[in-house]
Amino acid sequence: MDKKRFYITTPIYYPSAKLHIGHAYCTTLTDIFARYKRLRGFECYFLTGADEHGQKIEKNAAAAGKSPQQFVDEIVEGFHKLWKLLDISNDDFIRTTQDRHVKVVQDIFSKMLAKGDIYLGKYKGWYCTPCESFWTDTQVGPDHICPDCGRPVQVAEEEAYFFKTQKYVDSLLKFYEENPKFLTPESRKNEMINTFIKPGLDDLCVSRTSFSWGIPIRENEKHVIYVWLDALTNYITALGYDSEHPELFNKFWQDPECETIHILGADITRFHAIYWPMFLESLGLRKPDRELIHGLLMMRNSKMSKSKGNVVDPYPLVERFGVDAVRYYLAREVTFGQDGSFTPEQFVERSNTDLANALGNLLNRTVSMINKYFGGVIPAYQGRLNSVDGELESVIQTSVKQYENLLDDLKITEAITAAMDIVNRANKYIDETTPWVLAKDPEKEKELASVMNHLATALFTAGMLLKPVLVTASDKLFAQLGLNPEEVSYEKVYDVTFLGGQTVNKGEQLSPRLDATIEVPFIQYLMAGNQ
RNA sequence: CGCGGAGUAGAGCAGUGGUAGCUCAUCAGGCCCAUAACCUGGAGGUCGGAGUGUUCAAAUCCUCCCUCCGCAACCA
Repeated sequence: MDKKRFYITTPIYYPSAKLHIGHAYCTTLTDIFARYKRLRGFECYFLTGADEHGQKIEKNAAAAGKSPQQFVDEIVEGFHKLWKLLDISNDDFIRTTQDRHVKVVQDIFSKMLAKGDIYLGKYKGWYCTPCESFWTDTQVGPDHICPDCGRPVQVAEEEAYFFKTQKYVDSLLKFYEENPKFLTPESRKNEMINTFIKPGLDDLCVSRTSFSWGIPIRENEKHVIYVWLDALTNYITALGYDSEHPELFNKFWQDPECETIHILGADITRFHAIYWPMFLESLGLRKPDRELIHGLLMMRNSKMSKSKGNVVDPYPLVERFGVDAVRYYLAREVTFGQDGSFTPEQFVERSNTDLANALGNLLNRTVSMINKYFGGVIPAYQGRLNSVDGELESVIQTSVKQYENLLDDLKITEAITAAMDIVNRANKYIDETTPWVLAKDPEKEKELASVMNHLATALFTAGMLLKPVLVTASDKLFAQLGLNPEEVSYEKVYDVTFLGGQTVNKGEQLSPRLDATIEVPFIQYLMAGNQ
């Protein structure tokens, strides 16, 4: 929290097919961090995008009878739609086919080549002649069969450029040591060292000649730049590195006052944790401050696959249940850093328990009582009339503090729990104070007023803490409390006395209860591949 | 010995040294402001197994074993 600016990214996703809920998970988490930082007054830049080159795109496009560009244009259109639907607040969207990226990547390649960090060598692999594809040892399996067509493969070689990893291994290890927070969870660092670095890191293949849908190498037009040198560099090309307009790059990458964070899934850890710092060092650039590695979402305890009927398309899910329910589920249900699973039952349960029963119902009953007992006007703060008032206030204050500490440390699941503690305590507070009893005794009016004021404050605070997650419900909550969502400031969470005087507006239910007997089968139907 | 993760109440999960927790389900009670919601309490776990391992103290650290899962150079 000591830096002023904040740069946060998702990986750029591969548009060979539609996005699934795993992509939505990653992007939603990133969006929540970005929104939180903005709420806290940081100048924040949030980047996502698409990694559009490669053989798979080339082949899928051909199979669809389209040009690769046409093919990715259509799929990327779907990315934009999904992010809009999920209310993702990215500041930019980079596509690796854009000029601003292509040119700079070519420059980067030239620089590394000139510096001697890239050299021309031979790539050896298993080659399937009919498919015109190279495969790795593990892809072909013990029987040496093409994973695509099932025919036998042959050992083959092609000319390729390689990045000299050995040159940077020592300084990478030193970097890990000097920056213990670079990789989260920390276990990932050990994994990188033990699995990849210790056994001896091979040089990284950074070009291919076996397909052409990629960024051509200026020095040798037969070659296109291969995956990671093309993909990882998006994080800086999007900011205008090496361009005529490097302002954003200077501000959000090179400036030590800016904290730079990559969010990524466990499956691409090594590229981000090993090669990316090496590339940056080769270019003489700063390395990112942190990389947050989240777990992968499994579907019913096995990896997503359509044949198993367990893929979830987030789009219809959001359309039916709303952006808040989906965002909340993703951020709350899966412990950050662990693999998680999506099940329809859990989704419905989480939405009902937390959003409908706890938060939505608390708002509903509070607003109803303020209407009934005080003509719709929230009574002014009355002080702490008794120990129960004091207890609620102290839960609010400690929850705010916990929430901030947790989110500053990017612990999202626990931070949400801290916010919900306020809601749960407030529900209990109603039972303890029994406002409907107080209302019958005119002498208890002040106590009743205090109860209503405290409840409104609890709701406001919880709503503010949850605002990065519940992007629409939080504003609805503020509006029901008679506040203008445009005008409420985060700083008010520290003040338990400021509410009072405004007129509540009882609106629609914040979050309706879902009927599991209807919604669970509905989600299952979606997961079976139906729309 | 490829690497890693997981095994905690009927189900799903938190919990990295200090009296076993949460959600759902279940049982009993309360309340009636509210979205059949809310509040209280009960029952239900020898925390995968083993160890005459470490420690004043272990779900948590150590050793071995069993089971499941993921990754293994373009699935976040």
